[in-house]
Amino acid sequence: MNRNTSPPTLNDVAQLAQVSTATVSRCLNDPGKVLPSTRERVQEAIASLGYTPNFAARFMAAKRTFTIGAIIPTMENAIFARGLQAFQETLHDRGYTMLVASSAYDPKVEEEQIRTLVARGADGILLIGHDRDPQIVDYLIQQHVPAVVAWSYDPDALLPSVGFDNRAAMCALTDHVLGLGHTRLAMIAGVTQGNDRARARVYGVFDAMAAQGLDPANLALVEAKYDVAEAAAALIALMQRDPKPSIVLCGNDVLAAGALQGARELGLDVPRALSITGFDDIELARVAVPELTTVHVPHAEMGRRAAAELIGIIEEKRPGVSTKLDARLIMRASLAVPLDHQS
Amino acid sequence: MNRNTSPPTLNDVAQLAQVSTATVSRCLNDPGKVLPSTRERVQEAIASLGYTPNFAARFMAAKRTFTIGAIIPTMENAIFARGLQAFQETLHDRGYTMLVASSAYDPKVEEEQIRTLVARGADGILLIGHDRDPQIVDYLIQQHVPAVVAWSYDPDALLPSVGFDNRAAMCALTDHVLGLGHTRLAMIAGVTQGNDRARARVYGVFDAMAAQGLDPANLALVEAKYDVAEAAAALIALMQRDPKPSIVLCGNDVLAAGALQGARELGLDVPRALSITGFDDIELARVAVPELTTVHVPHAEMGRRAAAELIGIIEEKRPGVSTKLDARLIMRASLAVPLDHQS
DNA sequence: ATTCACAATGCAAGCCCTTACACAACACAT
DNA sequence: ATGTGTTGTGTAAGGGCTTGCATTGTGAAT
Repeated sequence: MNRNTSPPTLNDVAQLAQVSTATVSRCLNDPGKVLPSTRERVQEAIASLGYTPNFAARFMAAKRTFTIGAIIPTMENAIFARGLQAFQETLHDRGYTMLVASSAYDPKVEEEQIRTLVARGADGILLIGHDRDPQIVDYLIQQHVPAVVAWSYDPDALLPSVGFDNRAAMCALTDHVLGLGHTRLAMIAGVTQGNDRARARVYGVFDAMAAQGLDPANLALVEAKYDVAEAAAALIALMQRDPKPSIVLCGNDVLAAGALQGARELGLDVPRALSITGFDDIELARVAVPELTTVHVPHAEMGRRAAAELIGIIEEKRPGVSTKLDARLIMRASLAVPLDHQS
Repeated sequence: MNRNTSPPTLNDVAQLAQVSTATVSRCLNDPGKVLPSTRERVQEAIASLGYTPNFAARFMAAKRTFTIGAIIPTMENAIFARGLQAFQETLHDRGYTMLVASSAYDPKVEEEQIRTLVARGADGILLIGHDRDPQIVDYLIQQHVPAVVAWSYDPDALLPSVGFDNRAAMCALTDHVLGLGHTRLAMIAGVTQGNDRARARVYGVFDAMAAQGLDPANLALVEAKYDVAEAAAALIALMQRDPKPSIVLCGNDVLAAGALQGARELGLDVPRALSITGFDDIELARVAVPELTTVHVPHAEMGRRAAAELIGIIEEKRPGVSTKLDARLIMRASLAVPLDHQS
């Protein structure tokens, strides 16, 4: 049948359908402008040739790709999964394709990914968090590529964001913890370097302590990479301290799962002997034993809104607007009244 | 400074550096062919203009993108994460960029993603598993886009694969289970429709049973979507059956975590009253309580090898070769000798 | 009949690169 | 001095598509 070695082009279709390439193009991009009878003929030609438009050529001519890039810090765990899924679905419904890249929490890599995505003609980019070299933000602006930040809300940042207030949420959780009677607080935070969310969560704890008249300096604070084993080790280290913490607040659910594992190794009964809390409310939070008290993040909604916002900016050529979502406390079994307060 | 509204082009660079566009292009793609003095001048121009080559134009002219697409069934959990990470790292080291798309376990979506990736000029594609419409494989072949299958090994398939023998691995696990004295086996399998890995794992159980003279029809088999809650429900349903299973083999670790949750709801002591096993050995397997006995899959190596193979096919224009890796049993706490066998 | 508006289609320029080929300059061997 | 090979650079031809503008054909209004 098909003796050509190279894929069919618009031209081939045009010839087969006895129309000009312009008409074929219009059939593809704006079918309303073509007579139904013509359209039909063209579609047959397309089908019989198995024609697929060449993306690069399309991009060159139209300067649009209907592609949106998303750069997430990691694919290693589910934090971004659900949100990204929602992001992608919304994009898909609106006719866009999502391209994902992971930066492995490395700013250099992220920058490279941004440039790659821009060079590839991404119509817009989704970024996580606000912490990055201003120069790369300038680059984005100069290149007229809209970008939206998710997982972090900051109305004052250069880039519009769709997210929640990490600091306030963590403050609320801590406040609740303090209300339960805990006084010896510890925290396993995510790496705060280059991660505004991790940092905000630490400040949230400080805020709550300060508000209750406690000295934030008394928080037993350690950082751990995004890794179960490391968090387990961190917890064990934390329990050597004097005074022994009655609660360990974790920067996210993965760290909390690790902390739980550490507690198990020490033979500690959670939450009786030690309370542990997480953040994010990923599936893991309910798989953990005991189930994690955590902060629920509206992943799906965040993804959806971010997509809608990005498309809005692209299509209406308007400046972006930041949206603040709510995160709420989820009470589960890993948090309880401290031992010395039960008497 | 920069009053143009549109990004700088090769031409702009050429003019600034007082050379032809060909020379600039060569500076970018084959610097050795250009006099060092000229090269320097060009690089200055590039830097001062903030020039980024236009990807689409490049692709059109060179017909190469140094991009490789990966289509995975889901990003919702970590099964593919580690492998993908390794895949991407290897690609990166060799100068390629990875594009990821998720098919949500939907063949239609996968097909769409494949076409999108091809249209975008992916130099190669990574696919998961062999189960798909042969037509789309033909399409790939016809379009001369190399593809490699991972997570599943099948030397007879049209596409070369890098993976392990799901069936044999599950058979080995089951064989061990039977050796422990279990006789009342149940299985929560992943959805087998359109998923050769899930299917192979079921057959693996059958194989082991048959080899020991048991009738595979006695396996209490249910399928569950990739979801903790669903697996929990499945386990509860399974425990209503008569005879009550003494072990539930799960198609993967996520299902096993769900099964564990179900058992907890029933107040069953795992592994004393019921053994549960997983498959994949993702992080979750060690976070679960009790830790999961499972099959370790060489995720990272699989990713690395798949990348190397794909690049090999692309660059050496040779046919692909399938590689079989080993999966091995990991004994942890969730599997024990059955109660009625301990006396 | 003639004019006009508008719908459908065609023509061809342009998008930004890469690369085959041509050319010029030079070093070296003859 | 002539010829040969090498090296560095320039010229210009695509590559597949979109789209502004020109052209044709149609029905309605005059």
